[in-house]
Amino acid sequence: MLRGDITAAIRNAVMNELAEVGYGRLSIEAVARRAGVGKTAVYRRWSNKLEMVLEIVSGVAERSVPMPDTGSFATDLQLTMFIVSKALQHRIASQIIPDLMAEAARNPKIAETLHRALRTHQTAVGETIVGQAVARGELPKGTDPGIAVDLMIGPLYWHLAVTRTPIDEDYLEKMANAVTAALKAAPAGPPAP
Amino acid sequence: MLRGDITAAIRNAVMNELAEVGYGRLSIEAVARRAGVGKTAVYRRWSNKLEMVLEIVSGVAERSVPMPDTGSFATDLQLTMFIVSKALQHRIASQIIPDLMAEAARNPKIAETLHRALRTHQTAVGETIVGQAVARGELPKGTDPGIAVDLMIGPLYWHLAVTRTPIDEDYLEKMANAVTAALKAAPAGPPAP
DNA sequence: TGACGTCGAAACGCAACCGTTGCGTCGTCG
DNA sequence: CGACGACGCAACGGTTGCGTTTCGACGTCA
Repeated sequence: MLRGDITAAIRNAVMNELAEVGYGRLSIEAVARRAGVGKTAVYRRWSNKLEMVLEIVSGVAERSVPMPDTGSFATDLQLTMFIVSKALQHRIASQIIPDLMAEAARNPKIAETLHRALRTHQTAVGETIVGQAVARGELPKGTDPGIAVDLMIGPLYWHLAVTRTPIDEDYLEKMANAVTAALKAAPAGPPAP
Repeated sequence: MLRGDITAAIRNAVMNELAEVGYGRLSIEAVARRAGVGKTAVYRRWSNKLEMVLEIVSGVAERSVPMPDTGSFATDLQLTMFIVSKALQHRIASQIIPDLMAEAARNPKIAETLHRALRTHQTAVGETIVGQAVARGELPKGTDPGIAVDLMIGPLYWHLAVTRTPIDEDYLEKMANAVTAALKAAPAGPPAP
């Protein structure tokens, strides 16, 4: 039962509608309209706007992120930042992600789903890379993985999702170098002048 | 004409409503209800939801940010990060800012207003601090102000507005040290092993 | 061939909000 | 005192979306 092509059309419509109008203004009527489908077909699959969005979005988010292990922290880092920057510049993702982030601030279910996706698929990558680098002796032993992740992802997210200006290879390289330098100096006190 | 206390009540209601339900679901009826005011009073002041929100929000954002000049980049930086972190942990601001950021991605007027506020009141601070530090010789001459701002604000924004876990003094100090180290090493190529 | 279940379309009653209007009250200015 | 204007309140007609229901068409399996 439940034709697969129709389910796919709805999933697709939800993602696009989400990107265009955001979660707050997303309506099931509009989704059905966009998918070329009756409302009946939607309600037969999900009972809620919330349930529908969560299921579809986390389905997409589950598509795994490659875990780099090139043998060098610098290249691991640059590769990771490259992947994240690609994701954050994706036409649909770049609209949906900040929107759901904001929505998560007031809807616990969204927060939970989003943070799980984030943790398993982004933060974990960062923590692994840092762990490998520490094991290799490239980073000091006490390196704080939390700060490391913030340093790796924060500037990218800020630049791409907030100020929304595109970045080039040069930017990525400079930033990766800066982050590497930051982490190598991390556990020390105030840097010597 | 136009009683000031009522205008203030509406402004206040808009900020709170914005924090609770977000721009997308904000309704003028709810604002008036919350302010204890007739819809008439609202429409007499602004003609649009958009116009109203923009005027009120940019009014709030205009409250200027202090420009630190302590004579040392490290303290300037830490002070700035402290201020930004306070702002991003404010109950209302922490809800409204990400919401409007997301909304800006699809509404050019919001984007314009928000980016102007951002540029004049945050980015400018960062660029000034970096400029001073370069003039003092604390940072290398070619230091890229754009990257510097991303490094200073990005991790804070990511941590506070996205992952939404609180931070302490220790975190701030570690992060400030890391950022300083990053910027001192910035214009160089791949760091020596 | 017939039974079953999904499909699109359309309509249902209900609720919320839009932006506007008319009404009667109240405070202020002249 | 009288005119004026902002105020609240309530109602307007119109739109949009909710979640449900009914209908006939179609496809699939037995």
